[in-house]
Amino acid sequence: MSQDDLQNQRHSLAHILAHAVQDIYGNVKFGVGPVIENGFYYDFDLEQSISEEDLEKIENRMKEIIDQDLSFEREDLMVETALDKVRKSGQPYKEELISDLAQKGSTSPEASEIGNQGAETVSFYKVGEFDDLCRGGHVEKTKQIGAFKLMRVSGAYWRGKETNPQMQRIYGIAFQTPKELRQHLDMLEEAKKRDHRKLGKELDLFVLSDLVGSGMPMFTPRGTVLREELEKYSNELRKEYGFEKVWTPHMTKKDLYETSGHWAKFGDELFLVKSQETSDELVLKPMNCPHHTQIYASSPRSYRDLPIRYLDTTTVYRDEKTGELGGLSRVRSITQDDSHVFCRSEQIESEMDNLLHAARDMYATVSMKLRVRLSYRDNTDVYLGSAELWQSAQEQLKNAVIANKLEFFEVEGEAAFYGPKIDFMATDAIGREHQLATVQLDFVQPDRFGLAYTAEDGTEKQPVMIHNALLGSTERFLSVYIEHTAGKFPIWLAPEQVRIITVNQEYETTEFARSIEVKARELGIRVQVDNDNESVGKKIRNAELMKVPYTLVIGEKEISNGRVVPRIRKDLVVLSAHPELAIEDFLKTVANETKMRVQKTSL
RNA sequence: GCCACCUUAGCUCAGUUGGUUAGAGCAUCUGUUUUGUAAACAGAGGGUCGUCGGUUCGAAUCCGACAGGUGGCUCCA
Repeated sequence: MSQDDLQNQRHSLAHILAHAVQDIYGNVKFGVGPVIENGFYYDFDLEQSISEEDLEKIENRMKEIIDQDLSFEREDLMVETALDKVRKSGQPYKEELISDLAQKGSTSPEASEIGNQGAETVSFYKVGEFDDLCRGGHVEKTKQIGAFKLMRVSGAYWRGKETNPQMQRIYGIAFQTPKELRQHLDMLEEAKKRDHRKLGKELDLFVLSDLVGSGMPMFTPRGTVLREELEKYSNELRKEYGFEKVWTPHMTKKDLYETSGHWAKFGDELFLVKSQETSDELVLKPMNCPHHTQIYASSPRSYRDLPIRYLDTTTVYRDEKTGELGGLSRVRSITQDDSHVFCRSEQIESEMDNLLHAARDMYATVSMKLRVRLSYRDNTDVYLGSAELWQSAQEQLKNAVIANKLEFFEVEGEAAFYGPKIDFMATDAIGREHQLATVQLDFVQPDRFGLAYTAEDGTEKQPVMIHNALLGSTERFLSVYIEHTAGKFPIWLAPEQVRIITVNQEYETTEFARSIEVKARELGIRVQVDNDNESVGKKIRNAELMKVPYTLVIGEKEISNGRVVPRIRKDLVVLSAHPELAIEDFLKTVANETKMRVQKTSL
């Protein structure tokens, strides 16, 4: 069976779903029912609300329809006839769709969204007693349909517009065989097990409090280690290329964003702060670039000074809609590993090369596969900056990507209005792709802030700005990374790298364990002693549950010969035999593995 | 913000059709035990069942509002 067959099956299932809903609820107004990744959905407008409990009933009705092995019959109607038909059957949404399809050269954005305008006929598909406007691509007989399952219901605005009525959307997934369906469900199950919110609690990484508010996670000591190690690495990668750390305050007058243009664009996402002492109206910063322009602008710059590279890992605040908040992936306090380069336009390529190199290193170290999307301008006139500048910048981006041997694809019309960009797509351990790092060129802010440098010939020229974040946001990166690793962090990131377990609570044992702890701390190793009055088995289990990379059990034997056989978390192991080694050597190895940011143990 | 669902001990969850003092495991604390690579034994403490209001002789259970959470609200016949 081909990919088309699967598409047709999914399409047919949407149709049958509509049929089943009609049968069960009567009086339904139908919206659209497209095929989506892994399945399909259909939007309905009906009196009573459908809840997830009703899905089984609907699913059973769908199975009954399929078991009748009905045929899909196509009927082409002239637009006028079709309009008449849907009016009679009381289907206002279908009527709207047909009108849009028929409209010629319409300037309404909605009509052009639909695409093939100016149609003279439209098609209907009939299965059993149920007849629906449909572009087609159906199976011939319902029994050709494979495995499916209705997943959930949700609200969805008619044509995605908040001002339109809200409809009820039913989602389903569909595959050729029950086995593939099973596999997909297993994948979802696995994703649930790895859910960063669940692991964040189990591994004691971050917490939320109703008193602090939603979308504002706090990090425990363990979680803070993760954040700081990642941020430190992200900064190190760029310091190699001459980036310097700067610091900017978290509040600013809103004038800064009026000048940058962000006020007009993001006004309702900004948190306002009122001064009780003065009449100042301040905002919490939602991004750092405007601040950085002011550091750049603080003194006259020569072409010899460029590129100037600023690094600023800091938290910004955005007022997201409450319904869009969740875990660490959507928050209101967002920490960015932000950087900005101010350079001459001919320096773009070498700067890009540095940043791509840094990104490649970063994602190799966290073992995620990377590919990039190059987003260019198209021929419309919404873009600011000269066409020559765009042309040259886009070429330089591409050259740098090719030089770095990155897998890439190009998309026209996806650029921001202020410049072309590169988005990095990282694939996690269960095959999901996430957009994390970005590099964006910016021709607009240098202009708005009147940034300049003196060129060789003594004239004033405008620098180009390059925005870059390697992690993207620390919170979002962590949400992805926790799920990617399922909480089994590599040695260099593990909040607790070594756990020392005592066999008993006798003085000698405790003192010996403490002495190892002290030595480990001196080497910068994150270590904990478990001296609880519990069985060794229990203490081993606790260390395993916290996914600690190395566990040492300390008893008489270790005290007498000063050697250990470390217990190593299974995913870190390459060799099957583990040698006994001197405690000093073990600690040195761990310190070195941390420094080298290795993925596996050498023990 | 909108739609659906959820909220019982620190955590994970039971709790029949509304019916007396709301349960379990883990965790915590106290004893006993001094333990050798994934859970020793015993006992104790811990909940105004998310909050507020309503219905009822009686509410964890039914209704409403609010708060917090989960899945969606981008996929265009």
